[in-house]
Amino acid sequence: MVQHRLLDIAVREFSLKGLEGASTRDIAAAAGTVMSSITYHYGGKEGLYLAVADYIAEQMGRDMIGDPALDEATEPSPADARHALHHIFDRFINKMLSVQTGDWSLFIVREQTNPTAAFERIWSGMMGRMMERMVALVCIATGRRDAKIARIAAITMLGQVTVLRASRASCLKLLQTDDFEAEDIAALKAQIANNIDATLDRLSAEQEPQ
Amino acid sequence: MVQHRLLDIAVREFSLKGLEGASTRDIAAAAGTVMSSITYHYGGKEGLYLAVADYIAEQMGRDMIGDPALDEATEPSPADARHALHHIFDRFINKMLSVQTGDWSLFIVREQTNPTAAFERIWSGMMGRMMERMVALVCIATGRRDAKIARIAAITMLGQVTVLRASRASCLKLLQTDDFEAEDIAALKAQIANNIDATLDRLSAEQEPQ
DNA sequence: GTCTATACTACGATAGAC
DNA sequence: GTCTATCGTAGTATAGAC
Repeated sequence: MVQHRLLDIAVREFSLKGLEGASTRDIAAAAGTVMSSITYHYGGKEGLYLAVADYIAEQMGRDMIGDPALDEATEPSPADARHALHHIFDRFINKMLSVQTGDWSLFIVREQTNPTAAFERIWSGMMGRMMERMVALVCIATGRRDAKIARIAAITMLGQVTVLRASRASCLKLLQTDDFEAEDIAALKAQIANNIDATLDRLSAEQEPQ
Repeated sequence: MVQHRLLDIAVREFSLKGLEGASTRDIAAAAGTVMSSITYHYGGKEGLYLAVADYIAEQMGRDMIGDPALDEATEPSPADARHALHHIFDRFINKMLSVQTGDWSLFIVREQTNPTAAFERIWSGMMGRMMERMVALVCIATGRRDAKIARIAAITMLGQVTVLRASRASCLKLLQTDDFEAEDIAALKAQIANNIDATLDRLSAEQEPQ
């Protein structure tokens, strides 16, 4: 499939060089076709860029969706909600450490710091739903109704995971290694899980002001 | 100063579009000069890129260096080390939220996920020293000698701060606002400070295995 | 659907005027 | 130091052959 190959290459190119920096000729050549097929399939460079955004949103959701922990229909107990959060973050950490994620992480960060229409597509897909679900689970797990503090707590949880990608080189420097090793990953997961529990415990203990 | 104007523009352009995507003509024009002055002052596009890396390293260090908390000569008490960590992170959060940081955050993330020679320059500057100091302070604050767990803890602390930049749009979506507001910032700082304390407490309590 | 051919614009580097 | 002029290359878009 030409379109699939084009997308795979385009993800890497747009991620690394941005919309303006990437070359449609290079992308087409690397995909084994010619530039004009981009015009045909996507209407041009910008169309391909948006298609990449959708593609990334789908890729990101693929391993997250279908997870019962993310099923918004269920209303779990506080203990179940806590367990679901741990489950989500465990998957999330694996995702951040996977090599494929390296291809599109910069794409997302670019859209995070300088959003275009592509960010809305990504957020509207899996990302927004996943994050709102996280907030809901924090609320349930802590027995709090005020979502504001839950949202802030979710942000700090999120950061502990995304840093593994967004600050990958610094993390590796700190761990004095060239690639994340199994024992490092296990220690990181344990540390993050502990931090999540500590945050949930504190939010549960502090009585919600009325 | 032409060089200073060139650097200011180049930071934004290289950050957004990367080395290959940015246009020297555009940078020069925005700085009110012509492309050949980049050749004259920096030897070419690549020279300007590296100069930008140095410039960013300096900018990042400017508000961090000179901080007594970062003075590596001193050997503080555990309580002082904890206090110093809080001080560093408070400054760091302010930095991540400042508008100027938006100009070069993508530059750093790009180098984090796809390091070039520019990353070494940035790490060799303030960044590496700051992070190693953080690890040292965590060790002192927790009374632990094994730096590995301290390094992993430092990574999770770091993530809670950098997420405000690297996932800015998502954070704002979660907080349901268009820009970080004073009360959100206060709540974020409190949450992060609490998380840091909880991590330090846990590492202090768990006896170091011999 | 895929490719060739073509038109036009913009790129970085460099040489040389002032 | 700063600029103009120019070179060779590479960019996107489009029309049309097959």
